[in-house]
Amino acid sequence: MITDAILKFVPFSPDELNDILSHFEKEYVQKNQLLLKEGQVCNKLHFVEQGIGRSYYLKKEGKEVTQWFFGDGNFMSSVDSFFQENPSFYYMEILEDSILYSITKVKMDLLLAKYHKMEKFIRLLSIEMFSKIIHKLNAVQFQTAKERYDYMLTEFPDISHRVSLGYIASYLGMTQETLSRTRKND
Amino acid sequence: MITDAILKFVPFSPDELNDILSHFEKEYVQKNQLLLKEGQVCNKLHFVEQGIGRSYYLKKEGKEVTQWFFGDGNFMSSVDSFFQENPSFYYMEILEDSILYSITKVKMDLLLAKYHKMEKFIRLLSIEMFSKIIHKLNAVQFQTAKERYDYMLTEFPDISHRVSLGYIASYLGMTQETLSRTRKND
DNA sequence: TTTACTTTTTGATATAGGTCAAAAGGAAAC
DNA sequence: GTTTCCTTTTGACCTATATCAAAAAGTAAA
Repeated sequence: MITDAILKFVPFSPDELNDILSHFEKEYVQKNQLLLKEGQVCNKLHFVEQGIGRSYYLKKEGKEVTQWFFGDGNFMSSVDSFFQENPSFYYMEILEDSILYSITKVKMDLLLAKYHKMEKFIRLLSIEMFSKIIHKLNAVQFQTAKERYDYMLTEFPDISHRVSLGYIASYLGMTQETLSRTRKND
Repeated sequence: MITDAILKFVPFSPDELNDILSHFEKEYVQKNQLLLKEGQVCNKLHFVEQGIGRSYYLKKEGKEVTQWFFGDGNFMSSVDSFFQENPSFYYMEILEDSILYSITKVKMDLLLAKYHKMEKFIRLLSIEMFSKIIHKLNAVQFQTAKERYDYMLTEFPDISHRVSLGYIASYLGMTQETLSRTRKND
């Protein structure tokens, strides 16, 4: 599955692909485990082979705000922390027992330097994430609670029923109560 | 100035840099001119040597919503349209008489294929934009009108006084009236 | 310097969604 | 099958911001 996720962007040869995959490590991570805390520099990029993760941050009052969900078949990381080596603004958490393929920053840098095509792959991946974030921004900034929930259903069709209401509500920028009421009236 | 903006990310040699710059074209664009309409595929990436641009879209009711401002020293494009060759969701407009350096998609692809470091440059540029968008998202999603305006002042210190109130208000996801009142009470 | 046009401010009122509190429903633990 | 704990729903009330409308200020054109 990670193979498809990579080849979708760039046609690596079988040899190249094997080399790349050999830099990833398979990890079994349990529910509720933190991959990263706020303030740490994120030194791994993960691929969610199976499971769900999320990134979130804490508001001053201590409330958690979900920033993104990462379902099966997606790369998961605190992207700007990973690539720019800044302290992460986010926590990264696994929400279901999951299988990940993870690569360290050091190994990623080796691959980026070794393969021109690897740079291209990461460029295209970054641009795809960029698109998705913009899509969310437009949904969240100008739409009603109902429309925001509809956006959620299309962006994360599978995830919407696997994570708790509170996480989704904060992802969409509304309270749990509002989401509950919104859902009820269809 | 475009030189600095490129070297900031990747240390190209003088020869490489000259080659790259030779693919850009200097353009003088007048106030209120559109660089791109919604639905078109964006086939240019611009660098704002001097001036201001913005991207915006129309809501169903026809209201303009500013999506981003591009001030001096920044690259300007409907990024996902340019790189993924999708129809753009946005209009791109110049707000002041401006000087741009522009490169076509075809030429950009040549450079990306020719130089490994060019891929790296665009990757880093993409990630930087990604970071900025996330920053906006956090500001817009959970902050009060006052806090959003403060975010604007830090993200675009120079621009805040050069563009009309209505553009800024829609950028921040509030009405013009609210922004006017917010500004007044400091 | 008057006229016309655009942008910003001010005022009055309406509303979506927030807040606080408690009840109901589910899932796991004993 | 209770008990405990956590999540979701419901209810009553409140507030920030939207909306609608008009006045004021600013800018450009004649």
